[in-house]
Amino acid sequence: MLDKIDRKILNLMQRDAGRTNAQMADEVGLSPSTCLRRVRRLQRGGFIDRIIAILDPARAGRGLKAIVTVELDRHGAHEQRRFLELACAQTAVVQAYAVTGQTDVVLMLRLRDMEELDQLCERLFREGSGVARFFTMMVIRTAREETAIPLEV
Amino acid sequence: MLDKIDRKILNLMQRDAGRTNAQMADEVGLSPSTCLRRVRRLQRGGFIDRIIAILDPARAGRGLKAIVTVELDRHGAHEQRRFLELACAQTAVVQAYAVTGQTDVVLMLRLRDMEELDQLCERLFREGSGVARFFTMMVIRTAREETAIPLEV
DNA sequence: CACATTTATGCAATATTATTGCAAGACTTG
DNA sequence: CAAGTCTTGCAATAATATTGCATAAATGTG
Repeated sequence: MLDKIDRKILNLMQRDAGRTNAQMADEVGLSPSTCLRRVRRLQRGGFIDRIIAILDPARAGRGLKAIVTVELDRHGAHEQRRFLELACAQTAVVQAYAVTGQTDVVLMLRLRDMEELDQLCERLFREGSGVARFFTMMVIRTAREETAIPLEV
Repeated sequence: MLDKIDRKILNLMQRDAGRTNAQMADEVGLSPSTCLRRVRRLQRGGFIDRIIAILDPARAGRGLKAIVTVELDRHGAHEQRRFLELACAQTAVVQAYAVTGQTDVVLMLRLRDMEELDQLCERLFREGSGVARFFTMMVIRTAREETAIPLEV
């Protein structure tokens, strides 16, 4: 379905979709019109989901990151769904996953400061929230943070 | 530094940077030229880091996600750095964090299949890699996965 | 509060960039 | 090998981004 040039285009756009079509065409060795037609095809085909801007977290006032693992009291589907909904409703929660293993849910948080973490924990983990235990890991260093999906060229 | 309209622009662009400047101008209630000047200012000022394409993971052949927590044998800075470098060199590792808590490192993986996970574990966690324990959590359901940084309007 | 200075705004003109029709070439399939 | 399908590049056209400029708003200063 995808040939080598398609994957090249996707890889370029995953890292920088800000350049002009002419530049891209040049980099993948096609004429601008052909290159653009491929990009449109990749969009219509659903390979490219959307084009977005990535902000600088620190400048946006949310330089703090935390990862939280959550174990629920009972491990039913209903209980889990209820908790995930509550979690997703929190501004600071940017990723929320139901997972296998000892833990039921993993959350990734983007926080303004520790106070916000405190308030968030109040809301998510207070008595009666169905949470048995949770472990908060503050991110000390981000060694890698890619949105790009690895594509073999 | 940022006024209400700037934040509106950033919020729009975090979700969809594919629309035309004229459309955006309309949505934030500015003329196209003024709107564009703001966008350029936000880029030059470093608030907007870059514009990228988000691919459909399943279509890109990496529909499997996993989260791995890693405890190292010794908790020195050197040991940690060495392990993070090794981890970041792996194609499937899209996020890698040094964190506080029981765990030293958290990895987010994007996998083609379980076999790739198997091979990855071989490389990262074999004898002598300095890893004491690791816990692999397969993602069952993604309730939320935002690249957007929460900005109060 | 009045004034000067800076900054942001919209319009219109201009420059760039994206898009499409078309003919030629490449590839597939029977 | 021939008919059909798809892809390509070029050139024309359409759409979009960018800039000069005059005006308006905001901000600072005495």
